[in-house]
Amino acid sequence: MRELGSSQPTAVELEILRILWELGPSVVRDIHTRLNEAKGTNYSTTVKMLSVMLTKGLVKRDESATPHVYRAAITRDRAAKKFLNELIEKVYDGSAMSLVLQALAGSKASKAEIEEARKLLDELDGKS
Amino acid sequence: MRELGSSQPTAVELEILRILWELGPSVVRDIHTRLNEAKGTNYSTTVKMLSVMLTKGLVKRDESATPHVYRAAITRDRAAKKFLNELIEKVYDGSAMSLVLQALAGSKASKAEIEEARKLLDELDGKS
DNA sequence: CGAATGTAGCGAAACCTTTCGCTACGACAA
DNA sequence: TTGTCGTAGCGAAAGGTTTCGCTACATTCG
Repeated sequence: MRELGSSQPTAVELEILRILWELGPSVVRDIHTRLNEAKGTNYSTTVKMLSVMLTKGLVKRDESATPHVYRAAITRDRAAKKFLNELIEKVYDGSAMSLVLQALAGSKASKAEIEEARKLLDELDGKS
Repeated sequence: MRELGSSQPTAVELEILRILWELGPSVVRDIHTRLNEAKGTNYSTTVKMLSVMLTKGLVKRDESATPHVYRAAITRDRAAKKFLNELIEKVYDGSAMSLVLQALAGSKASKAEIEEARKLLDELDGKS
């Protein structure tokens, strides 16, 4: 028995979560439209995936409405945070600050983000 | 057909990569000893996983030696970088500097790492 | 009211990952 | 040489994910 809410989203599951994060609470039809654009899969598949994800606790749904409305059970930020921590944990057993920053080095970052980052480093510095 | 070298390591595969990163080039017996400690699986399983990973290009092996010597086909740093970029790409479609730093905020970071991070930010700042 | 259309659900096929049993082979000791 | 032991490999079972066909039910339209 897998611990509730602890299951890692698989590839398609993550794709669906992304759609939900983008669109907000949605009906299957809308989710499917997006998924289909990307993968060309069947409506049934989308319904099934959502039902699987519901079982796993990755999404929630409002059955009072017809058609049912689905929403992600976890926010984008929380998910990213969780994935990242797992990544660091699994690949490095912990601290990997420099590597992560290296990875970010190639990415676009706004002045504001960089400023925010500096503040965060100052805080970290104080604590260590 | 999956593009060569592009396959994501699965759970067990990542576990094996970690062992290889830690031990360096190793014979199956040593890899198995570690894997077995963590999971209690059979020697055959370890051999098979390595052979699968060889096919996928995740590990390389020296067959001239007996027993064969396996090594990771990608460095820990490169792997982490790749995973992280994929993570950002998949969850955010791009820049997520602040979120990533938030996630790091809880982690242990040495003075040296923080210093390194500052330098990197300075570079980024210059470019933007 | 039907007929047509959209939605929900189930079970099973197809596919991938992980596991192992069995077999074969090479090295080494008796 | 023959038996024992460690290594390599194969095929198939077991388990998980992803796909879909088929069926049933609800809603809307004529």
